[in-house]
Amino acid sequence: MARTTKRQEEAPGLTPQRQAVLSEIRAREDHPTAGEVFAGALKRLPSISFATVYNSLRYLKQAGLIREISFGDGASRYDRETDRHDHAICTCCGKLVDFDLPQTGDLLRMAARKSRFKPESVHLTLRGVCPDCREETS
Amino acid sequence: MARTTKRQEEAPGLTPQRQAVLSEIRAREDHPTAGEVFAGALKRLPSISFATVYNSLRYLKQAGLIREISFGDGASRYDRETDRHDHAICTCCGKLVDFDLPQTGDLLRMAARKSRFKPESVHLTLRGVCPDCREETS
DNA sequence: TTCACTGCAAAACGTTTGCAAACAG
DNA sequence: CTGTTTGCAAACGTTTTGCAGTGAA
Repeated sequence: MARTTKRQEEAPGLTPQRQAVLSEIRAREDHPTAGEVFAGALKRLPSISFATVYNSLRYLKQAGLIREISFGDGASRYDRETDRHDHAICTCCGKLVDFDLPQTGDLLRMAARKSRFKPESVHLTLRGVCPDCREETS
Repeated sequence: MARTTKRQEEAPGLTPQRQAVLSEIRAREDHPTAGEVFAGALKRLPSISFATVYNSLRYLKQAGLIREISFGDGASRYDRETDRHDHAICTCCGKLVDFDLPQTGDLLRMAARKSRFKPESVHLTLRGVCPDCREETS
């Protein structure tokens, strides 16, 4: 296992493997699947295994360092942005981009009233055509 | 138009198997997984197979008769309600309920402006605690 | 006949788990 | 030492697919 001579852990349990997974996700602007994270993490830590990537993703997720999103296309995706935000999905090319809608407090309250749930969070998903695809088909 | 002797098909391609799947979904108030739909369809048509249920679900979905939803807990769920609506998920028991938020036209426009997508639809997901769970822990 | 659909089993995915070995404290 | 994490492979649950057989037009 890697030498931990220095103080390379910013949080308890943040092992080199988990670090590699986290770095990979933070280095990307997109929302990679677990497989893509694995491919990237391999370059950072050639000895890392697939199972460890999955374990790390689970750890990082529950530690609040990354976020998991799944929009029903098979594999889950991972998001470096952990603050509340919304997603837009291109129905043409599948691209997934972040955006943030203001006034979500109002939304939360309205949704809670309609559903009678005690609200915790709201998430909005927009389906549409991204600028790139719109340009192509214009 | 001539009276058809056996008018058992309301749409072209709506075979008994697909009918059974559709009936099962329409008979339920919840949002069953494919496995649950299969279990229910079996009672209606004991000879139906798992693969046919999946094929039927795909067919019905693209025919616009049902809707598929997936909120990242493993299996997809199927919704008899095809009109635009939103979902609330209980973080305690996993229950999934429908509700409809008004003024989604405004939301759509705002989300489109923020994301620069050509909008098609918006969907809102609320996470929180359902009335039943709230009562239990009160 | 032609064509679409079924049913079965097997494959294909994405993900998790059992376990022994390696490590950290 | 004890508890945690790794890596591997095998298992798992969900979904799709290949293909022969069936049934309707």
